[in-house]
Amino acid sequence: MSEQDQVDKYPSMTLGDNENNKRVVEKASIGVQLKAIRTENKLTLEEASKRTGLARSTLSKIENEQISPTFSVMQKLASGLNIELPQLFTKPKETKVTGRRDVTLGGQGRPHATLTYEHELLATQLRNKKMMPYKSRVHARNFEHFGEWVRHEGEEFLLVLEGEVQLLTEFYEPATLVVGDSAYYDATMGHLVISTSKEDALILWITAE
Amino acid sequence: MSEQDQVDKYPSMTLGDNENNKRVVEKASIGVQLKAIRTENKLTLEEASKRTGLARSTLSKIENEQISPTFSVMQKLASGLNIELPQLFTKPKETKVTGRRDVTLGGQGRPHATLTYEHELLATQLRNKKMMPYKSRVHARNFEHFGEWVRHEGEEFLLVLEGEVQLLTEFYEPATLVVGDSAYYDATMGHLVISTSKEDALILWITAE
DNA sequence: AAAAAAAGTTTCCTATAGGAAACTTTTATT
DNA sequence: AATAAAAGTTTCCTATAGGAAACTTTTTTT
Repeated sequence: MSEQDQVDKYPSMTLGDNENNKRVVEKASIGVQLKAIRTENKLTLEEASKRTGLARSTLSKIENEQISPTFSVMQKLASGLNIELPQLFTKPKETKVTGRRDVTLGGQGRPHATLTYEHELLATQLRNKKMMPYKSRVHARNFEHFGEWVRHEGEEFLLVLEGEVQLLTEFYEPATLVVGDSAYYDATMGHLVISTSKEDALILWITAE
Repeated sequence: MSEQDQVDKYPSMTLGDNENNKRVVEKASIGVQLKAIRTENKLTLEEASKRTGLARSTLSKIENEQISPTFSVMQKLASGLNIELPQLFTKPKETKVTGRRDVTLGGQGRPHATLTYEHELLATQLRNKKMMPYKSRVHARNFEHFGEWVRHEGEEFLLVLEGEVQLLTEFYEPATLVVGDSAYYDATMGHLVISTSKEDALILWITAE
């Protein structure tokens, strides 16, 4: 990897002291969490020890932050106490804000068909591109093609620029996508995008074979 | 995406109709996950070592399941590689089966933050994609990397989602791009995007090799 | 094709996690 | 309040994680 690559994708680290870095790494309180879980379940160290197969002393030390448990110990804790592993270091009330989502579909497939959206091809000056980008305006509530799967070779990525759409696919549940949402799928799997808002939707589409 | 990949990557998709489905869902393991994350981000052990503050050898041993990392090490991995901790042991692809269909919902991506850019990888659940899509927040008027060209294999497409940027390239005149504008170029040519508005800019980027 | 450089693995050693048991503190019982 | 029992902590030792450097493998350059 060249220096330039460093700059683009993985520049030298700016650990923590970067105020623009929104992702704050929480101070590690696996001990506090563990103790909370254990006491909430009214378990003594001895009982917890039996369930997890870990020594009483080990549990005590973990709870008092005297040691940092190994992953294998964390797994024993989770399975023994019947909790999900992340609960050991995640505050229970904490809700994750995911304004924008990223939906990925996987699939298998076959042949092909077409649609009557308004397509605007991008980067038309370049020939033999690896990727084919275009914008599509999807007319509101036009279900003309409902039931006709679109299929073609290659993989496809889409991002919703305006409006709200439903991504229907051959093998998966329909997914509702709003502005900022994206999807990536094997285009040989039957797929179809319809607008579910009152306004037209605008989609960026990119295909690669 | 080869047929083989299909079988490997979407075992739950085959739903019994694929006799070639030899893979049984493997259990989550930190080593495999870590290696996937590192290689997906095109980092060497040395680079990952610098970011996490962990020894190259330690990373190697973790990836090869020779040791079970302590929680404190896991935290260093997460913060150094800018991922959420559970990503280290959660298989990216989470499927839920509803009837005969199978939906894959995406997670939060793997953002990389620096003074200048914040990257959010998209469609991280799928490995061996032809395209690598990600969103980047380009911080306003931060010229930290001015003068250092970015270069890498493949072709690149970008679309401005928010703000206004300048696309600087090695062989062409600088181009000012506003919301909705896009560009397509050979990424081996030196290139660089800087924000020219007072607000941050948001860019959708897609790379294909 | 050989040499050099880079990436990855293994070795060897030190630091620390984890278990058994001794010790201390808390709670229950009289 | 004294005593006993239970719960929790600390000690001490062994097993294993983590780091520095040697070594091997892979990739790049000449």
